[in-house]
Amino acid sequence: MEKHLYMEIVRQLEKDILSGAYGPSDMLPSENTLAAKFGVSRVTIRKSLDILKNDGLITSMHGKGYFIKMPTFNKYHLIFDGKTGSDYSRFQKVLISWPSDEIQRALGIPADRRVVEFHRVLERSWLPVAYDEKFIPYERGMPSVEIEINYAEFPELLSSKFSPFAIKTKLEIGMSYPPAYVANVLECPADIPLLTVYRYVCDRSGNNVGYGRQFLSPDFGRLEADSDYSLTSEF
Amino acid sequence: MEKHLYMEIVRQLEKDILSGAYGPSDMLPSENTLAAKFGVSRVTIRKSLDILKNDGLITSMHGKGYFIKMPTFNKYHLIFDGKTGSDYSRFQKVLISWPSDEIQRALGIPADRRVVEFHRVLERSWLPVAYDEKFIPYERGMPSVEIEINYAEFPELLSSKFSPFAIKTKLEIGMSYPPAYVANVLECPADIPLLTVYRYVCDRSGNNVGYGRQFLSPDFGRLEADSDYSLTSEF
DNA sequence: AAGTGGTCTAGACCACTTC
DNA sequence: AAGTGGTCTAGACCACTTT
Repeated sequence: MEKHLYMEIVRQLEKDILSGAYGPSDMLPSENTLAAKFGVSRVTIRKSLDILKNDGLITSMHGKGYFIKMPTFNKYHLIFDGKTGSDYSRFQKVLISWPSDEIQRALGIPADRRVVEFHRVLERSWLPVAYDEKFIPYERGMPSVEIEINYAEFPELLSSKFSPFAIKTKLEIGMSYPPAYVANVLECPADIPLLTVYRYVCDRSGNNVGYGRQFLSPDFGRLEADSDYSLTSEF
Repeated sequence: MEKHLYMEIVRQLEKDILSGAYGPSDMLPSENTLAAKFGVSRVTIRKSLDILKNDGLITSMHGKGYFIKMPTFNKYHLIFDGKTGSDYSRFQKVLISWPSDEIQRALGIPADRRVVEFHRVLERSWLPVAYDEKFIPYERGMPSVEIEINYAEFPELLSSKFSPFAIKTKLEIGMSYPPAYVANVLECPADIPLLTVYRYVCDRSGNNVGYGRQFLSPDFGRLEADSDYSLTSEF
């Protein structure tokens, strides 16, 4: 037995929908009908329907009614925080350098604008599983790298400069040949491509303010993503 | 100017939060305070706060108040429908076969349980970019493959058997060496690993009822995922 | 005109937290 | 005890869709 009326109703409707009692794209009873049926106010029914709507089980159309929504199965949730799959991360080096073509494109900067590079090695059980590189445009008056080393996470690196809410990130997943120094550290041959995760950090205007590359060794394993279609398990 | 009061309030609070007016993990004014300030009922304020909560900008704690929530940047949205990155898909072959070790594990079936394989090639501008394989346990009385060929999508393949709501899918992204027939079709060398997407389809009890593998050629490009942190653009 | 969802109000009561 | 969010009600009015 649920504690709250609206949750009781959510569970009941959910059950009906999942059992297939309503065919795909069928219409549900109206708010007033449901309110009468469950003996609650219309407000409570709306709260229940809102939850089902957020969960993606139904949609509503103004003036028409509520309809069963077919799940799509093409949206996935991926967790990736730059440390995923590792239990220890060790700084390799930090340097200020001239940007390669790739970095110039990724950050949208000219060739004569220097960048700060942060290199890190991720390990799992003392085994190197990934090599992580971050690049941000260098500016005079940047906090000393010695300080940053101790904290440095990607968006956090930037949040001294940008409000963390003003930042968006994008991932790209592909394969690429590791540079020699990466192959060395990961103990992989340099002529076999590695699973590679690219991260772009943008401000809200769309300017790229940070770029990251992470080479995953075969030992890393696979990235996992779950279908975004989930039932109301909580509250 | 927004049309509705609650949206007006969402925008205002959003602006305050994004501009950094409230420090991280600061407390917002109480519902009653906000209701008085905006001159609306408490119900309306709650609706606005609910939206911000769903957007991940704030959390609420019973008896305490509403608090600013720092964005995490480790959750991403990935769109993958099995056709992503291609504009044309062509059936290669359909067959009933004995499962390999990999397939047996993935589907949780014994070696003497046959499976149906669906092979497909995805093309973009007449260039093969991916090779897609799906495996589902074979059963007597299965709809004739000739029929299925025309529709076959992955979850759709199964929805004749399971209520579409009773299905969950999981993705894994890794790399693997393509079998010879895949390398052939994709015109790739067989001794260089390819970006590979694995898909598991499970029923709600956790039993695997379908398994898929998709080999992506270098021409495919990269998979893209966006940080899950988004502002209220709609409702 | 009648039925549907969408917005909004005013007020009651409860549960939790703080002082 | 006072303040906070959480649940719930009854009823008004509006906008959209169907007949």
